[in-house]
Amino acid sequence: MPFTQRSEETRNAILAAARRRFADDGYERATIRAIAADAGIDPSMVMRYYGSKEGLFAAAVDVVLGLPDLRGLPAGRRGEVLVRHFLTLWEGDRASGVLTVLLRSAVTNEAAAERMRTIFATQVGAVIGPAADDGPTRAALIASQLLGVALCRYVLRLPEIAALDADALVASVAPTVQHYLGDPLDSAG
Amino acid sequence: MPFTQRSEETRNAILAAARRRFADDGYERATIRAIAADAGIDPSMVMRYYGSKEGLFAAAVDVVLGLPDLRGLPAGRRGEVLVRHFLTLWEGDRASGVLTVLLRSAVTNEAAAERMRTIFATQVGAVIGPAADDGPTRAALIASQLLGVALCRYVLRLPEIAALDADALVASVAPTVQHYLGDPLDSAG
DNA sequence: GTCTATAATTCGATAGAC
DNA sequence: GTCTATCGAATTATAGAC
Repeated sequence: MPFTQRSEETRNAILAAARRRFADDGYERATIRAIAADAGIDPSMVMRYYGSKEGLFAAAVDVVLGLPDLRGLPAGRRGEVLVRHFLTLWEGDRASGVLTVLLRSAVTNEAAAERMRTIFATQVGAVIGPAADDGPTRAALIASQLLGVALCRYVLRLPEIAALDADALVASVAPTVQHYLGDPLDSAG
Repeated sequence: MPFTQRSEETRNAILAAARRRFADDGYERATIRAIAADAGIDPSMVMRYYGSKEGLFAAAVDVVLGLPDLRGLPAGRRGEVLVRHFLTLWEGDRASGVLTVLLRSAVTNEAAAERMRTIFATQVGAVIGPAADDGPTRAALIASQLLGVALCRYVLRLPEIAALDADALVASVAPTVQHYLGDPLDSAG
């Protein structure tokens, strides 16, 4: 173990505070001073542990989506499962705020954008399995709808999207994802 | 006319430079100094004309979407028309960059987010016409897909979405919008 | 109407005591 | 391992000459 227990606690406190600040204020506005104050330690400790603001950011957004493998599921339910899992990830994100950090900063920070591209290319591309030539395109269309929902619901807080309960949102968006997976759709809404 | 011709030109040069900088760098990173340099004038002129950085930003994102009225169209083609118009707006945005500014800064700036909410609530809500109780929800779902596309294509530059030509993108996304408008879908892709 | 000069902050990062 | 003190740079915004 390269760190003492005390320093490990401090590192975690810094990371938690950093995610909140980066999520609430964005990369530029979030200051090391404010993060350190939230964590109850000195600003210089942040530099000591993470070297720079960029290093701290990279550590804060180091996350894996953990999407479910859809290949074992009935073809007709994959859209619903994928959307529900995605929404559950975001609903549970309030504690850490990692996803919000990532999306929010990917918009103004090229390094974060690259990380976002990689995550969705590998994660979403993988869960839909080896497909035809247009597999990557289908995965990207799914990403566009899911990211659009996350953007409207958790970042822009568009009232009509933010007010929907998770079940209703899943019911509304799942057919679209199912459609991008290759299926025609039958029900409106 | 409250402004001389010379000052009018300067104001326009400032606005054009501001939109580029805000779009490229985001609100926080875009500096008045850089904007003034791009416009070929002194930084103090920006303050003189727009009072503050926030005032300049408000002027830069003062835009109307100008979406088409769908009510006169055949019901089955509304999705396609709406998506194509939306994409055309964004493709033509390179000159001014207003839309990119708005989306990019709405993610980290609450004032811009409020403006974005208002624009989509009034514009998108209006073009789909007076509908049933779930009209606003449908409009918001459409917004989530359209904004998701704009996010992936013009901001995150997700390769599979950014590489598609406009026609292919319209063909892929129009069925989803048509679906949110109330229609079932028949074709995959 | 345009510019120079600068005030007043604030930030990331460093040096070093304990 | 934690903190004090501070440097150097960059920013918004202001005051005033021309």
